[in-house]
Formats: sequence, C-alpha cells, structure tokens
Amino acid sequence: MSGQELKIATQLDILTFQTARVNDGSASRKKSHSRSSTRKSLYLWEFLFGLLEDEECTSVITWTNKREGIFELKNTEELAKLWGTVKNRPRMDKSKLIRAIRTYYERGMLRKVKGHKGVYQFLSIPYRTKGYDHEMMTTGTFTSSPFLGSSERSLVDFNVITSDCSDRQPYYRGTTADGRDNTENNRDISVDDCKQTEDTFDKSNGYCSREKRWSDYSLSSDGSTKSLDERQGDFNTNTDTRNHMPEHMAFVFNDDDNVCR
DNA sequence: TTACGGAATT
DNA sequence: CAATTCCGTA
Repeated sequence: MSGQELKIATQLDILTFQTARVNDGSASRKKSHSRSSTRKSLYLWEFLFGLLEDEECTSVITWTNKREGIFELKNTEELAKLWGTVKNRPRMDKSKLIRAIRTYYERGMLRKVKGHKGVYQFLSIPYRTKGYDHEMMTTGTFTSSPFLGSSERSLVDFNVITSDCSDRQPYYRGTTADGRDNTENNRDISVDDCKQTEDTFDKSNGYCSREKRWSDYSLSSDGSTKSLDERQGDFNTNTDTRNHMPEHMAFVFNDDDNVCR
C-alpha cells in the first residue's frame, strides 16, 4: 500500500545549515547543499538530533535537559523502526539501535546517564562536519578538531541545537533521589536541572525555517534516489510508524546500499 | 529487564 | 566506514 506517504525527507539540510553557520560565519564557499550530494547516509546522531528537535516526536525521543544535551528514549521500539526505515534496515530493532548508540561511547559523543532508563547525554558532536568532511576523512579520527572541545561550551553555544524547543517538562522532578550517580568525570548533571536551564534558550538565533525545510528533500546527486513511495512500500506492512511520524517531517532514505562503496 | 562491549560482518 | 548483528556477561 503504497500510498502511504510518510514523507521522507531529512534533517540533513537542517543540520547542514546549522553547522554551516557555525563554521563560517560568512565567507565560506560550500553552501549548505553542495555537500548533500556526496554524503552517503545519515548518521545516527543526526537522526537523533533531528527527532529531538521536533516537538511532535516527543513521544518517541525528547530532551530532558536540552542545555546539557540530555535526552530520553521514550519509545525505543518506534524509534528503532524509524531508524530502520531511514537506513533501510528492515531488521533494525530496539536492541540493535541501542548497541549502535553505545558505539558512540567510545568516540566520546555520548554517555549513559546512569540510573535513568533510556536516558543518554550528548557530550560532543561533530559540528563542523556533517560527516564526510575533509578533516574527518583525512584524520580518520574523531578526536581531532572537528569535535567540540570537551570543555565548557554547551552544545547550544554552537547553535547545533536550535533554541526554540520550548520546554520539556521536568521529567524526573521530585523523584530523583539518586540523580547523581552519573558522574564519574562529568559535572553532575542531574536530569532535573532542566527547569533552570530552560530560560537560557533564546529564541533569537534567527534560525527558524524548520517547517519549510521539512518538506521533501531529495538526496540524489545523480538521480539515483528511489522514489520515496517506492521505498516506503516495503515498510508499510505493519508500521504504526506513521502514526508517530509527523506530517511535516520528512526523512530521506539513504541509499546506503546503492551509493558508495 | 536494562545495559555493556567483544567480535565478526556489512 | 559507521553501524549492524549476534551473543555472553552483569
């Protein structure tokens, strides 16, 4: 049944746009889209960020403390289904998605917020590159400059996270007796700081056009992109995925298997 | 059950 | 490659 038009588009251009403004405040030739054509596929963290930025997806994944980059997986089954759809991995499931998330631990991008089921924290993300950028390609490492210096800057400072995510209700408020088990090295961010940090978001960073950009977006550089409907067909069987997929949102399926290699 | 990470594979 | 898949461990 094809008809279902789960729109598939991508946060890719949003991210591209955002990262672009971080890098080159102005004079940079590569415009947001020039890169899209060379990219292979969406990275998991980009996917997560995209959903995290969408207020309509809070039933699936949501910030619990955006300033600190802390988020919670609310419906991992659905999230996995979505991820599998985007990556064209029909067999993707909750456990595998979580395993993929764990691979980010070693790269220092994420950590688990202990004591809170399904809660993780972004520690850093590649802000200057959307993926296959020069530095990352040549260094082959994630430890060099393309990442945020571990230090003080919060993700928001880089505008990597847009600033208008309105609020997430203080999720663990009251009950977080333990809250501070996380820690090891990071400052202790108990999840319930959210409230406080909420007001620090300014809505004036000028970035908005989200709705527009969520409209379909085609990734092909050579017309190889399959029609979204076509792709979608394989998944429509049992997906209540669509129920969670906001209409204005769109992902672009990666042609992972087709491109590259 | 959730969470972790080695190892092989794509 | 950046996950994906499978699995033993805690």
